[in-house]
Amino acid sequence: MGTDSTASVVRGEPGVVNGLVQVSFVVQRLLAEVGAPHDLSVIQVRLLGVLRDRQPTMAELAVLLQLGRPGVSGLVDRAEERGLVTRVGDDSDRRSTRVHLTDHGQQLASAVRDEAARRIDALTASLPAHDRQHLARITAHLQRASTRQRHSQ
Amino acid sequence: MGTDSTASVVRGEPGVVNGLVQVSFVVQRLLAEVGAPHDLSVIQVRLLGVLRDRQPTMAELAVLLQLGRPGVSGLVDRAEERGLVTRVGDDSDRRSTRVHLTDHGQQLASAVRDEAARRIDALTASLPAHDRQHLARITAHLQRASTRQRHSQ
DNA sequence: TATTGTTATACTCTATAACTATA
DNA sequence: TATAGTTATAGAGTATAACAATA
Repeated sequence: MGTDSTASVVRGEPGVVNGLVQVSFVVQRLLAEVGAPHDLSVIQVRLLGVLRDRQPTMAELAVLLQLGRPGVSGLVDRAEERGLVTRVGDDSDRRSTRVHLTDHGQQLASAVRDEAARRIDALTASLPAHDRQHLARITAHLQRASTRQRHSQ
Repeated sequence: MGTDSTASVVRGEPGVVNGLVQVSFVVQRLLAEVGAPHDLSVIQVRLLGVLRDRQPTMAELAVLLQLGRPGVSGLVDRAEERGLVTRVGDDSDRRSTRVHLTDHGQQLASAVRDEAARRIDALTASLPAHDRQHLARITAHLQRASTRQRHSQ
């Protein structure tokens, strides 16, 4: 098929492409399943994860979550209605609003993070320790490559 | 922090957990960026990918895409309105409808797939060939582990 | 003027329940 | 009765444009 002749010019290791795509769907589904019992979508799980060690402004959240600002407003609205986060005015710039986890939000964020870690560890449990270490190095490399591409385009 | 004491009991290699989660977001964003110029969401990209070598019924699509049947109806509706797919009645069971790519859909599916492959190859280009092969094997292993867990729970 | 955040609007995605047609 | 698919409904997520308040 015409596709393969094109692809063969471009591709290094075909298994890597399909592998990374399929694994990304596996991990996303896992995150959805971890969030679901708590009525959290993947993006809400991600919000809680980001807020565990930061109190960003709405604009910073938009960058961190790769979301438009209206999207962040709605996301934080719904989390605030559930008592997971609070909006705190920034004194140094009165246009800005910082988002904090509440105590309840902290607890939920930790529970979800621990459960996700358990599930992913279960996925990698049958890998030899050597492969897990290798995978940790490779994923770190891919993240750096992604950041580099984003900054250079 | 209390979280770490819990985690240390459970975890093998912490870098793997964060690495897989972050890389899944990188790949999903990449798929969104590849689809966007063609007005395709990630789930629509996935639909085209699934249909490249299959003509499944709506029910089979629901399983393949991990979506409810009403979700599949809407998804196929929108793809059909754009002329990417067609619904074909199944003669052997007249309740069933099979979904086919149109010629235009085939072309778009191939273009999107090639572009995604290029982008992912760019991400892995700076890995030694040895690491890419290793990654291909590990991702295949993770997919099998995921399928196994799904079937045994 | 530029930036922060919100509101308004519209569309896609996703889930549940109710319905029709076929088996 | 059970299954395949659709429609109805509702809510969440995401994008663009217009707006208010602050810088």
